[in-house]
Amino acid sequence: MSSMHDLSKLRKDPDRTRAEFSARKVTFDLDDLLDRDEIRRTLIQQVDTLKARRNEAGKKIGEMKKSGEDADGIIADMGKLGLKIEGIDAELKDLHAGIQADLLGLPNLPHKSVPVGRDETENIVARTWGEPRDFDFKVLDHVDLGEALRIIDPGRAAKVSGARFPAQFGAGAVLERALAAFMLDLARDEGDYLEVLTPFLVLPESMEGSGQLPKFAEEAFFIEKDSLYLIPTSEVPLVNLHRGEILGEGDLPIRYCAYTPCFRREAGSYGKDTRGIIRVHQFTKCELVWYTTPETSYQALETLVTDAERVLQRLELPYQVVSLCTGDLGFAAAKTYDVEVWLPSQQRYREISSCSNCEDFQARRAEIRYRPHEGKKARFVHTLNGSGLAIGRTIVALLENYQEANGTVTIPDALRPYMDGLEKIDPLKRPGAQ
RNA sequence: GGAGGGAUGGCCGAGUCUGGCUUAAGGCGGCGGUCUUGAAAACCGUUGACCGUUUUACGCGGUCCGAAGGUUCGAAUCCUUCUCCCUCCGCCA
Repeated sequence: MSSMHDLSKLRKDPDRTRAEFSARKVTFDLDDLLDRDEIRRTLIQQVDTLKARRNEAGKKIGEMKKSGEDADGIIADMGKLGLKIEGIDAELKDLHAGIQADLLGLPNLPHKSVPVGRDETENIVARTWGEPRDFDFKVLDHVDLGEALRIIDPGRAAKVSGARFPAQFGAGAVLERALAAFMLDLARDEGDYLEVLTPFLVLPESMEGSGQLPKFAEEAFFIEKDSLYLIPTSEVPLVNLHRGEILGEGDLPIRYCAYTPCFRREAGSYGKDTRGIIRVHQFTKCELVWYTTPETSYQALETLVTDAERVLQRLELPYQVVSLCTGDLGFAAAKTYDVEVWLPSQQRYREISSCSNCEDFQARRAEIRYRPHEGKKARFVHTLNGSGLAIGRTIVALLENYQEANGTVTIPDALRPYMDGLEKIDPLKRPGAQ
């Protein structure tokens, strides 16, 4: 059984381990953990010795029985030995389960290149692209625009499903599928990603493998009757596709893209982004996932961000790329770049993609390894994921950045082939829209 | 949902009735070698994962036959529960 973290590494340099976890704002008793590991290893030595003796005796008993000798004495001895082994094994099992449970709750450690900081205010802007447009009229936000055009209808969505759900009509709905096709084509043609249709409901072990469980159970929708989770991101199925496998080095890198719905409870975000479709329980996303060797994963991360940026460049939407600081890093990530798109109504950049290198963190949990060409011992792969992009937020950005003084919205050139050549969105006539 | 069959190493597959001779046969694939101008074929050899050995080792020991329990001195093999897959029937986009 492999550990979530490499315990031998943690124990080799406890001071450094402590420092790295505290940079991530995690406090836990490392000494206690290492103590229990120490006891565990001592017990393993003891019980293995006893088992060796048992195996030896087992062979002897077989031979004695075959030759008709009386083996009752040795059998009685082995009975006692068996009980002892059973006892130590039980103790070991508890110890191991406890250690694993603790390890499962610990986040990944940050890469050396990650800026040290407490929270999102200390993230570093890596680069910006494009110029926010100058408007000579008062800009509307995506909700006012969408409602005036009658393509977005939060009220009716709430009637059907409660707060924080989307309902889009006409061009508002077409935009969704146009963007999905546009992003998937781009990923395939210019990023060499293989498109995957994944399950949208997953087993608990899949959620654990990619790091959503056990810590973030509150964030996910769970179907109790069948013990299945609704995916909060397609990263979950894409990473678990190869759970428990040993891949060939020749298979790497594996690049997958998938367009899926994502479901999030948004527990604890009451009062945040309550307007419109920026933060909803259900949204869709084109997700990009890589499996790489450890040697190439940071180069892959740069490529992955570039793949996400390309979508915004083609749509001609201004954005910036920020490197998250240690305090803002997600649970599974060793390093993350967020891509943030300009929203005129808020006069600031908002997250539209998050690209992370999880190194071997998910691979350890999901036991995904590969066999290197040189030296044949299997090693853990590195996994990376990034949105390319979140589609709801792309729609928000398009509406706001491409709005005109008369309330219509221009469709960017790159998207027109996916919308039957539509050049601009005019107000939609539909029943009940007055 | 009903009835039946199955799950063994990277893959195929024997072993399960009759527990110890399994250190899981055999084949395929992979790797190394012989032969060859080179390759193929043939032949020879080799071939997993994990844990421990707080000196990372070609050594030694342990664990692993879908999962979890149980019986036993001893379980791939016997018992119980569960999961998944296959076939047929029913239902269904």
